[in-house]
Amino acid sequence: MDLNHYREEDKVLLAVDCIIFGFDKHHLRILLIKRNFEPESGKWSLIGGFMKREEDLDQAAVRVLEALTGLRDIYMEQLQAYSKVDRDPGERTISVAYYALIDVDSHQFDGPRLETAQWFKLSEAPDLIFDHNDMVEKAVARLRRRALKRPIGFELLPEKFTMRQLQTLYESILDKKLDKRNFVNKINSLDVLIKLDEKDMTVARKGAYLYTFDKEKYDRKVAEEGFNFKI
Amino acid sequence: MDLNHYREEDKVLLAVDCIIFGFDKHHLRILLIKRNFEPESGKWSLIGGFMKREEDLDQAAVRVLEALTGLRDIYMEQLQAYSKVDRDPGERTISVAYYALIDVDSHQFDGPRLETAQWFKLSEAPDLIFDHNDMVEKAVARLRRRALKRPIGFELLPEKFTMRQLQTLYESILDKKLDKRNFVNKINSLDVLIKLDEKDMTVARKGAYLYTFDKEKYDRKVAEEGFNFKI
DNA sequence: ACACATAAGTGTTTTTTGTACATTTCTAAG
DNA sequence: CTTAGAAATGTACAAAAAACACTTATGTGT
Repeated sequence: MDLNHYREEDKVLLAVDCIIFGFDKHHLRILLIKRNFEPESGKWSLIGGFMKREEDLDQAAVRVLEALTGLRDIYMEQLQAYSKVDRDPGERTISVAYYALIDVDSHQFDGPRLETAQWFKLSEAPDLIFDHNDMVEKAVARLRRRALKRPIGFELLPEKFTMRQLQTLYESILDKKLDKRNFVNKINSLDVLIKLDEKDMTVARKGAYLYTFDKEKYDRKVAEEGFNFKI
Repeated sequence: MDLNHYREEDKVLLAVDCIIFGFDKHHLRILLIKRNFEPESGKWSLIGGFMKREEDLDQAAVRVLEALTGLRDIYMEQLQAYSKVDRDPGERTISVAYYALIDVDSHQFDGPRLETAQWFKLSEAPDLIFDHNDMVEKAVARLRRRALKRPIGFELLPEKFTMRQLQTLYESILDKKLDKRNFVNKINSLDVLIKLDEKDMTVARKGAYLYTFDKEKYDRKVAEEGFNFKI
């Protein structure tokens, strides 16, 4: 913030682009949309839109996501701004990337452009327009760092889940195999899961116990500033 | 990026604000400037200015910093965008925060507004305008996280420095005392410093060995993805 | 009804990393 | 030549991470 007068001629368009990560019990996925307008019509892109004068960027991200997919009450977090002069061939546009984590199966699309939005496995995602590939790469790095600091899963898993699913989630995020016993020991030592009496009988003859997050305990621990989740 | 037409009415002013951290061999400091224009004239603020149409945000940050302080060739990194609707009472402005690390003693100010820029101890910094306090808080958190991941010091220390100075730097960043022997052991185990034959005789009768970073080794190690600098 | 296939569930040992801690060395100054 | 003051240095203990393999439960198929 400086310069003695606020000049009209240097105003620019501000957009938000959302990297929506999803987990479907097997794979980490990303939500993309096929553009049906120029420029770059027909190509895949992140979900995005322009910020309006009367809202801030966080609000714009929430609004845009709901408008295009029907997804609501999704927690989103800002990544960073992308501002290369020629990033959008249509007009000078600065875009601020947001990312979010959701459980694929418990969120239904019903946005107006539903037919064009699609979940891709992260490893099989198509090439994206503009600098969206960079945004995704950055978001993946952030997700990875974050997964090592806190037990994610609140957002990416359904209410009830098996230990195996949580491990698979971590394996997809970190893109490496983890040892089952060490993983379970680590998770249990964190003491933020509740083991239910219920079993998921679809995954094995024996069945697998279901767990939920103990949100209260979790919040208390985060507040007490003690979480290190190195796996 | 969406919507079928790029609308004129939703353009906004884009600013950059720079959190410049400095180290003067004793304290971690932050560079602030006294505003001499409205709004909020006379109050302290971060160094900032507007992005121009023909540059990107990174370039704007570099330009603004040099224009106001004469500081050049400073590596800066984007933090995030601040976009509250009423954050700047003058006009709707979105600001993107940048932060940088420099060695206070080896950088001279000679910008046109030199007289108004001033280094503050981080702990004694005055209240800042707008949302600049938030920006600083966020930048400190980032600096702290970063210090735990990589040996900073390249940027915050002079070419040659003593082990004690490096430790003091870490102590100011992390805001806690560290054990001298453990610190030295840790640093040495990283194997990225070169111990010179030279001593700094000003710090003790005995003198203290000077070190430099072995940038090549450092870069190689970072590339090989192996650094964890928990202290 | 019994054997089989399949994934779940579970502990211990070894290795690595972090932490706590005290004495000796060097040299300029008096 | 004594002294003051910061630099330099290593070891033992504790905690955390990593490596590692067998048993259990139950639905399915014969």
